[in-house]
Amino acid sequence: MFGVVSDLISSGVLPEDVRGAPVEISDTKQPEHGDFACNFAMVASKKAGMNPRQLGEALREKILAKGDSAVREIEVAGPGFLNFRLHPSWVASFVPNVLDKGSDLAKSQSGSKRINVEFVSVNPNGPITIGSGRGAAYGSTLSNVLQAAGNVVHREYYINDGVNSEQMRLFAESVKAIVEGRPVPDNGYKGDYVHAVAADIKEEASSLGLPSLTTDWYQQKAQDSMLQAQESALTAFGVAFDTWFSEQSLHEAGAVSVEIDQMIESGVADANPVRTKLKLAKGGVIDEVIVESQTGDVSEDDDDPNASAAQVTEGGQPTLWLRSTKFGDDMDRVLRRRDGRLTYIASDVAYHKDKFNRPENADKLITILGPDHHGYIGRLTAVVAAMFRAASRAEQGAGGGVPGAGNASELSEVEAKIYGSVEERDACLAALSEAKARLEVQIYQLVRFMKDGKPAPMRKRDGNIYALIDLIREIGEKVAPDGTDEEKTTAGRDVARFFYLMRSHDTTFDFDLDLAEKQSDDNPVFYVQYAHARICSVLRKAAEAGFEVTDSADFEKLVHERELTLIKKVCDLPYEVKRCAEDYGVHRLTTYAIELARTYHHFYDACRVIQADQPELTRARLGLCQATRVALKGALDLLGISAPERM
RNA sequence: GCGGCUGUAGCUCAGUGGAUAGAGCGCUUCCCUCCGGAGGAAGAAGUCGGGGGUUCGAGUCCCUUCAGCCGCGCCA
Repeated sequence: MFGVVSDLISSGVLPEDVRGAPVEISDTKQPEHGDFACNFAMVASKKAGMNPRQLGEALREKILAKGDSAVREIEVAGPGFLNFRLHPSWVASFVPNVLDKGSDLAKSQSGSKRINVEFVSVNPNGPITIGSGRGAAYGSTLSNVLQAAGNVVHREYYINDGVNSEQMRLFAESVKAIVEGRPVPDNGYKGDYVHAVAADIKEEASSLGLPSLTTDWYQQKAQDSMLQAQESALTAFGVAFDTWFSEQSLHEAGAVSVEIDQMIESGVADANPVRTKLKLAKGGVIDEVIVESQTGDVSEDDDDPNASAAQVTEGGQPTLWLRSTKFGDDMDRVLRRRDGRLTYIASDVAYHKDKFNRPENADKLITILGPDHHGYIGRLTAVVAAMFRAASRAEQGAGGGVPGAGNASELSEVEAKIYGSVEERDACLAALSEAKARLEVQIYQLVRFMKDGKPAPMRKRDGNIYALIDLIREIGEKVAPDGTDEEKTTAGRDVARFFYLMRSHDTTFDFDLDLAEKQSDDNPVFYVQYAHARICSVLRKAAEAGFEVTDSADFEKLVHERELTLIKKVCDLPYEVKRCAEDYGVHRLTTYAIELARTYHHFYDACRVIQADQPELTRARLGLCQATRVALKGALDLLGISAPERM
């Protein structure tokens, strides 16, 4: 196509202008539009100074004159589409290619980055919930897809085990109370799983002597126990991590205090008793800069007098602020509280530095967070930007900014309040743009679980949490009632993953438990898996009849419309994967799997595979069956769903 | 107030700026001498929330408006 356009330009039929017009070849929706369509004539008609159909005619003749073996026919249709019809033999020649590639079919070399994908990362004070299940399914599949697209992928789980965390403290105290036979504190953790954790460590506690054990000891033990439960639930769900990274290890290694010193030194953090807040108008435009004084009573307009009283009485040292408003955040954030304890943001700075600076040296970080964290994007980006800013300051010495940033524009009134100087502004904005380029935060949206047509509660009144492992077990029990425990887990995992991945991660959706628990054709998971099992059955049957699958059959025998449609669908897999890797929309793989299964069923219905009196046709169709199996299994593998040979 | 998500067939939802907007469920019919019927074929069903704009062309991109769900701590 490019060649043809280029020829026409050289020969003076088309003006030079046309060279810039994009050439797009797309799949057609309707068979009468041929196999592929090209819209070039319409896109370029203005520049060419010809009407689209005229231009299309010219292109058509030129292409046909080239005598490409793939093209059988071209017609100019509609407003100016070029509809290409391909030779069936050319289409059929892809079958042996697919057979050669085998399990590599889904792979491509479109990406070449080193990517760190962090996902799930829930606190070690509770089980993986069905809400986090979406992040687990999404993160693991996205990782698979990015890897298939040619990237080196590192899967990571961040353990929020900072000893200063209030939540972890409370969790430890709750467990301690249970072990000691006392009632748990009013605001403590009360679910069954807390008792399970207590039971898990009780023996060791008793042997060490209860009175000697501190809350610290309980925190460590309770957390270990919980982590183990989380890991086993994730394993059952088909999710594995390369690294389980401990927040506390950063504190112990002194990395956090190093970062804090560096931030103070470079001026992105300080203890001035003010807090900058930005009032934003539509579109993120800064409307007003508010600098609040933080001296004396922290009284703001707080409705809760106890809370502010507590803050005042605990006051020991001035609050340390991260001036995150310099990096696009809408308010400054606390790094170190009045009582001296560090916030999670402090460790996040050190954590992100670590991710970038490890030997494996990630080019890009992807962090997958739940819907309750979307306000965290700005904060996290600011944290990384501050980290870059502090690091560049440290390297270049004091005054190191970005020399020759080229932006000599003066400070606006708003900028003056935030940055104070042109140099500071430019350096901070440069750091921010680097942070945006290298950190990508993906938020998945809320899942609502529907049972009997009504929303199922995520958290029960007795303090129990609807855990992912329970979801897997419940579905497995319904869908594989006669299976072994392992079969039930696999079935539950397959169904749950498929359902989580059916919709874009970026959109809220209802998880239909009633449908998920149906062991019938209504359930899309089984529809897809059944297609795979059916192919395997045909292949078994063929083997019994003495047929072998080879890549040297006479594939030109494949001329039926449904055979050709199936071949094209099979060949789509690597392109689907590539697209998913580009826009992270991995839900398309479930749609693809359903469509591929359907296309196979169509073929199966119209084209009998095993026919003793037509051995050549049989061998060709067996090859196509095997190719379909390769694509189906390829898609299911990426989704983390099993491809059963029998059902 | 600010931000995120959503609005497409009776229901649940697909949909790469392309031609007559597609599936599944449900509804009305039909196909088992059969390699697995957990399958297939046909039909009815739509002002793509409303209004502007961008362009050869908009469900898709931009603006605006209406409706719904969710989130905005010195918790993580």
